[in-house]
Amino acid sequence: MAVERSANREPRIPLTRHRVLQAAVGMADRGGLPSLTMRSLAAEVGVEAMSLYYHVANKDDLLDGVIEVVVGEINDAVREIDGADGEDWKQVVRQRILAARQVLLRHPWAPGVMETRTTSSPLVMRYYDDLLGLLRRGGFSNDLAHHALHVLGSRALGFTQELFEPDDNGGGDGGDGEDAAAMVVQMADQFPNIAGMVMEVSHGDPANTLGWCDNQLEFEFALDLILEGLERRRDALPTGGPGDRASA
Amino acid sequence: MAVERSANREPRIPLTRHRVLQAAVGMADRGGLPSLTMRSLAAEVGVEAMSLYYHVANKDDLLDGVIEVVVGEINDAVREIDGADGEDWKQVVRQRILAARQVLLRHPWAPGVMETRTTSSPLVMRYYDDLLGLLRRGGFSNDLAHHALHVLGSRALGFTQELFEPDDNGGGDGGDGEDAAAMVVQMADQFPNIAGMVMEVSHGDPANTLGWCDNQLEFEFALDLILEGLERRRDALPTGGPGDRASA
DNA sequence: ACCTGAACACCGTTCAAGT
DNA sequence: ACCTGAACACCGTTCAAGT
Repeated sequence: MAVERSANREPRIPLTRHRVLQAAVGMADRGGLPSLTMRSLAAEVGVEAMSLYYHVANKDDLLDGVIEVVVGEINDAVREIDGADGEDWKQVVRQRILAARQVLLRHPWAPGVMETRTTSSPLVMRYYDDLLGLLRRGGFSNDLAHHALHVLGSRALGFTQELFEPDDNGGGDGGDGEDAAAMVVQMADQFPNIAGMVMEVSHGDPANTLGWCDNQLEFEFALDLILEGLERRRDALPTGGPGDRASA
Repeated sequence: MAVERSANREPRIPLTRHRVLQAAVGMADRGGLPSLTMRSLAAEVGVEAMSLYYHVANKDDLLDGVIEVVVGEINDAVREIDGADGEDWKQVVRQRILAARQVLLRHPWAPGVMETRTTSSPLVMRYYDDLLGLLRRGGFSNDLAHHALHVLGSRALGFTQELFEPDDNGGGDGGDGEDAAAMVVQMADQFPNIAGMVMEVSHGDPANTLGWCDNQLEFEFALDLILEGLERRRDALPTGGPGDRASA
């Protein structure tokens, strides 16, 4: 019987652009963005590094494609929400953005590389066009909807930069396994407001909160605040803003 | 008379960490972040690449230091505003954030590297502690002020990710020097909401607006919306929120 | 104390060449 | 059409060595 050569790497499927991108997303998910190099990706799909250049123009193109995959997932996750029977624009937008966020929590490296992309892909355009449609049907003028996109910014796609990562504290010097409360007291003279806030928000036990916040709760707090502010502005202006067709 | 050796590179000053960081900031300002390599930075200060490692632990440490310089500039720019006689917290916070933004407009590469830093420096802590103090004196509870920091996010330091860079459009394929209006019409079927918005917001002449927005105006619109939303929440809660000391 | 030369392991990428 | 080997120009970084 004929032997399948190198049975562990299944060289049957002839490697397509789509498979390259899928593998790249998987690598970044598991090993982080720095682990995604042309050479390591090639090894992952069982090929030499230079073979990738047949399916991908260069690394920039690879990253574009990888973002395309992620935004595709977002669009898929978001599409179901659009068809709901609810009429309130605020609820629909809220649900969509929270759904997008769920996707990005599976690809925590994606926001960082999204921000480096210059070319806006058709899928991103699709996402924003749909969002814009929701705002328009919700009674927003084009002018205000345009502002809304800017206010939401990256939050529209489901992510925000975290304030502090649960990684390091900027306060003390020696505290490795020490008592967190002692550290807060120690930095109370340098940063009294922060120390006081941590002490109070963490209900007197800073060990639970220091360097860590409930990101989901904070994300929703911010999102609701912004949506409420947008609604107030929509209701303030009847239809069109001032200075609409003033200049040529 | 004794000859100063290699007069163009003034090797008099023996090169300090501070000078290295200053040179690094200057390089990034002029040539962008990719131009800032250990080798090119060394050449800039008139030294071999390996000499930098005497003043800087590694490139990560260099980037930390470079951010330290930028945040130092922000703190300097912001300090003047604190001492004003105005009492309105919203005005003071607004002025501070807009001043921080002015600094970052001179270092457009800085936000990108800030987001990659994990360790929060004392200067960033200083900035947030001062901001927190302003909120507290403005009548915010610690809990709400904590939320406020999250809502503001990176905007507190004066920057937001831009929605679209004036770089590329995701719509057409062939339009290089073509009429912008024709391009909008062309993509009207794929992205009708975007096309309609661009047409209207640009007052019928999309050539002026396509791929470009007034970032200063959008930044202030978002900032004002957020500050207004925060104020409404401050006025809604008397002092402390519900569920304050419930759990152990 | 401050700087250097040579070397290492790693990138992305080109190009002519294989099947 | 799809893949490869060898090579290039560039990284950050180490280490023993110079003054």
